[in-house]
Amino acid sequence: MTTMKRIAGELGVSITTVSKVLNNREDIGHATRARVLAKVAELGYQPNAVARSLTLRRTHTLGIVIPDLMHSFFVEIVAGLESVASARGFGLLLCSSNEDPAKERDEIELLRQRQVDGIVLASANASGNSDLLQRLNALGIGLVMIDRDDHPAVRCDRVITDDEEVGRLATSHLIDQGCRIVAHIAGPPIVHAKRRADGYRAALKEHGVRGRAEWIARGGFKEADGYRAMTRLLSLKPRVDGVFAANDPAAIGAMKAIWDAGRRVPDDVKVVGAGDIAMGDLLRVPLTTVSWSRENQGKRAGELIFDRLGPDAPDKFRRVIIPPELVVRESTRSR
Amino acid sequence: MTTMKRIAGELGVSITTVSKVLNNREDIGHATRARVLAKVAELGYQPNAVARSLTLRRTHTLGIVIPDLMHSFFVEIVAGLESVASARGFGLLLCSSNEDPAKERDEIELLRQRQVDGIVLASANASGNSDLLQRLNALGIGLVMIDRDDHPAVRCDRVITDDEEVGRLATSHLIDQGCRIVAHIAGPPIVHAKRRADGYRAALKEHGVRGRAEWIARGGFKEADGYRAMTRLLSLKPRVDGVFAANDPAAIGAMKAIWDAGRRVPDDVKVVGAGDIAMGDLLRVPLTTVSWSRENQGKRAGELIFDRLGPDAPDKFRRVIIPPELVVRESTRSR
DNA sequence: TAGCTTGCCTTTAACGGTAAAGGATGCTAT
DNA sequence: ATAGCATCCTTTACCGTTAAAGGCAAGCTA
Repeated sequence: MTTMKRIAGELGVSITTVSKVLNNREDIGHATRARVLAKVAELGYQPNAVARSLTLRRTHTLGIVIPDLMHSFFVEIVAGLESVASARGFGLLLCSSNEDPAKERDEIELLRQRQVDGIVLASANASGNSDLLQRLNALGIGLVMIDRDDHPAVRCDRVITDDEEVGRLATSHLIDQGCRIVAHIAGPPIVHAKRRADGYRAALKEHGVRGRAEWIARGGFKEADGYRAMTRLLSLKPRVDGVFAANDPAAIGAMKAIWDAGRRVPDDVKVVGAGDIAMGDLLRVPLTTVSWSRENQGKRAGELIFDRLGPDAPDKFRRVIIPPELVVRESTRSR
Repeated sequence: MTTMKRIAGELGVSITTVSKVLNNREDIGHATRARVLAKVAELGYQPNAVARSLTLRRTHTLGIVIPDLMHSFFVEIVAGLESVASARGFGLLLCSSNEDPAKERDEIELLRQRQVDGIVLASANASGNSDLLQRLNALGIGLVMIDRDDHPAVRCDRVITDDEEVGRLATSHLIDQGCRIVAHIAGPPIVHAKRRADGYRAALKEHGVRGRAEWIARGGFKEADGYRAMTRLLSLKPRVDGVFAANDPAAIGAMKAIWDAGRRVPDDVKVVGAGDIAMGDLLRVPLTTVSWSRENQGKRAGELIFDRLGPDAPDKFRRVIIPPELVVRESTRSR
């Protein structure tokens, strides 16, 4: 291994001198500097980042904890974060919690022990770990939570999506396409899903379109949930001609239910999802959806952390809201 | 920050004593051990992994370099590696090279500077970086290459897929399903693709089925490549009734070409792909494909590294071959 | 010509931990 | 008594780097 010690030894200078050359300090003479640089090149010296981290108390590494690597959703966030981290010469420690709060805890501890400079938490987990998270602050470790608007006790930056706007965009679009009996397949009882339902109701109101309680079907985030909910909605009179499902898998389930009932998408019923799962446009009937850039979420999360690591760290914690946008496809085409 | 120094100070013992307790050494008295552990719990001490790495010369961290985070293929490898790494308390530094050899080089240097214990390279890049890779060995950094059978100069463990078997399985299946004019949409001129073509030819021979040069269409790995190649194949007489495309995107392109030509899958032409891209079964006609477990690839890669890090490291470098298997879906159903 | 600057390099200490060798104490065996 | 030994803890050194303070000679000032 080539260390600064070896370079210093071979040149007969002190280790500090070598260090100064490599850090571009001004108080090293022209000749010495050149000799050191030549030796550095000759031996192919590479600094030891571990030792560096120890003295500088900065590892130039970020950590990210996601619930599931198999879900493209989170991977895209990782990709966004990776790009900003890498651009700044930061490494990225990746942890997957497998939706398990206990493992999430372990992962956070691992990141903390490794002295990462910041942690991005893209967790879907219930709280429980807020004590841990709070301590990060005191340790000078930046924390950004993605899509978590709860944990109010944890003071940190956040990147969130505007779920109400998601519901509003989807519903308005259905109305614009001529739907008048617009139903909603609600998600599970979590904030995300509730806000989307709020947006649905708001849009109906704004457009002066009638809404009825029975047009909101309790569903879930899975395909089967969407199928069941839609099956119930299809039995209603007057006939539902537009559905906004709380997410894409549910919307896909809804479409299947519609077909199984012998009806057509979009001719008889128009369908909008949310979340834009990968390949959503390879479906039998490509699905209109409301989506937002997850890569951007990751990027913004990284930027928030870097702001906090820099010299002029903001004193307040910020909330970055990623605007959703409508992706129109076949499932809402009007004749 | 709570350090061993602080614990030692508050208890009036030496730092070494604390260290020994935490490392379960035998030469610490019962009473002292208890006092130390109590203080550790009281102050919520967590060891500083950076300092630990510096003395132990082990970071308990693996690095992985992949070409593209947006491709589920590589993400699954990452997931496999993450699971074994995490199970052993290892961290995982994730790097994406964006298919750029220069960036790949940078990423490898980053990992090396950070003193990772091992690197998994799931690269699609042309060589060029073999000098760098070779030096890793000397530094005691384990290296595993995934799906790279070239770089023969680089001595390291490898995890590879049996591409010839991929071609053989796909082609045999088409023949079993009754196809007699079996075409192949070849990939780009890289080893992978060539071996798959070899397997295609071998299977034809083994089954005594006729093959003709014009039934091998030069294509590529993208959907558009498959579309173009298939368009050409469709003009041949006698009519092609089965196609093995070098990978799934090309197969999807081929299916689109078939439909655009007014023909049906699988009734008129059966199609097999390779690689099993995520959501492959959500297609209009679910695609039969030959696939292998990428998660397993990642896992095996991790195991190879851990073997090498352990006390009884194998003296030879190993090649682990992941066997492919056929995933039968709609696109090759026979009446 | 003593004293001050300036330029250039070195010494020392520190980051937080581990390993190896070195005491001090009390007990056992002769 | 006393060497020998086990037990338990401390001292010292080191991992590879940076920061702060220190030293020294040459040149300049008064």
